[in-house]
Amino acid sequence: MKEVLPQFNSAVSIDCVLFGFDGGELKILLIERNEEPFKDWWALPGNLVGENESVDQSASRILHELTGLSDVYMEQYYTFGEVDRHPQGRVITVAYYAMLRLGGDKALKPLTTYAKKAQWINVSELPKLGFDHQHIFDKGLEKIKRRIKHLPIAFELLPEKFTLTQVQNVYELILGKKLDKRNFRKKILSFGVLKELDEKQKGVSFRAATLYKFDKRKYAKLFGKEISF
Amino acid sequence: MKEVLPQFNSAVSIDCVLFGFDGGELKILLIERNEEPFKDWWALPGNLVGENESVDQSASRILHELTGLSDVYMEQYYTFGEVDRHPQGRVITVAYYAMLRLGGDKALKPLTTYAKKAQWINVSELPKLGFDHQHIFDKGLEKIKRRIKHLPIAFELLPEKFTLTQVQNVYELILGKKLDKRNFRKKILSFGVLKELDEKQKGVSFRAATLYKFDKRKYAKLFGKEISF
DNA sequence: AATATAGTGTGTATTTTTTACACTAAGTAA
DNA sequence: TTACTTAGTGTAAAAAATACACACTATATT
Repeated sequence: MKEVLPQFNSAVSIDCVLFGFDGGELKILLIERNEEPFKDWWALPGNLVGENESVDQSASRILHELTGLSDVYMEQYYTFGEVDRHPQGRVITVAYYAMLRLGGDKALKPLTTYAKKAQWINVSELPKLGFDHQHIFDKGLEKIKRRIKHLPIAFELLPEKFTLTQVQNVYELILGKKLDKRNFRKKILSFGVLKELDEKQKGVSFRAATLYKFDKRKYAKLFGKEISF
Repeated sequence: MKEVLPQFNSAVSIDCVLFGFDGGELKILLIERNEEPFKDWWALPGNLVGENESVDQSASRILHELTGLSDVYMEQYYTFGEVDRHPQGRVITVAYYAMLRLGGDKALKPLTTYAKKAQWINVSELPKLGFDHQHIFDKGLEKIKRRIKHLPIAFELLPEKFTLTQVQNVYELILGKKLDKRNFRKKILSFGVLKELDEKQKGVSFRAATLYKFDKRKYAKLFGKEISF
């Protein structure tokens, strides 16, 4: 590493708001801390930025360490730089969010070396969080609300094959309001990025819905034009 | 200041993209550096975050030092954290933008202690910039393009009293395209945040246009509903 | 005084998008 | 066979976006 400028020393960290969806509720990943400060409190997963990694790389590394996942759509959304946000010193934190499908093929394997445990917790039942993490979470939720209206990030939360009702559920959970079924379907299909499969839902005790796939190639072409919900 | 965490030291800086408008072209404030690295190069104004100031406070302080202005709508938009972005060490920079009316009442007085000079330069004629500042600028311009479609930040660039044509000019400059005069007026007036004054433009050698004012109180009420251009 | 000039200010018809709204079809379970 | 539960579908009305052209007015010029 190159010389550090002498004028100022501080730590930079990453905090991650990992949204997950298992078909039911919207959840986020929290850890229960095992060290002071905020020992035994719940907090967002995060860590210090390493000397030889960019903040983006650092975010990916931390996500990987916590979940075993790579190649996840992850996005920086704000940097929190209040002087007193960390009781042990000046720590400026760069916040990222990511969206993950839960309970799918590969189960998440959090390596909880810096925490007692890591757990997916319903967004509607958040415990009290350490540091300024409630604030960081709030901003993250705000961000994805705005984002989901314009970008198809909802599909990151869904399994590879999904029903239109599931897509609508995700939108309703994130936006926090009911949407009209017919209008929703009309609109989401009109973007032409969903591919209808020749396959139906299985294991349900009622009429099985048609499955769809998100077509990344078509979406890439459409990029530039913004989606709007 | 509290103890710095021992694990990691780095510097955090602020870089500002200050957009200015004087009725003609869209400009940004650049400094000509007087020190290595990038001595004699143009760069964005910026500085290190102080030990006892938040990043937001730091951004305001730097803006004030450079322009003499306070109470400017300034917004953090991205944090650039590539390992090699500063040749002298690890410096992570938090980027802010602000929008300023130029040539108005109080002239800008840049204190150029850390630069040979500071100068407003047309966005269409940018010189080569030091560090990764071209990249930071590009992202900033992208950001305000998206932002101006939903929030009335354009009025920050205009004098207190302005004509509708001036508003349209700002939109056209930032969005980089021509807009239809009748449709633009219809739309911008429909938000109900402009107040028509009993006053006309002066000193022009043609028909004088009606002056308008931006009504912050009405805008505050409207907040929540998003504007869209 | 007449004329040229340059920007101001205005309306309508068409298309597109958004919204509101309710029933039948299909499959499962008893 | 019936009851139950979710899937799946269309249309009309309202609102918003777009395309488009000319007369008005104040000044400057001759």
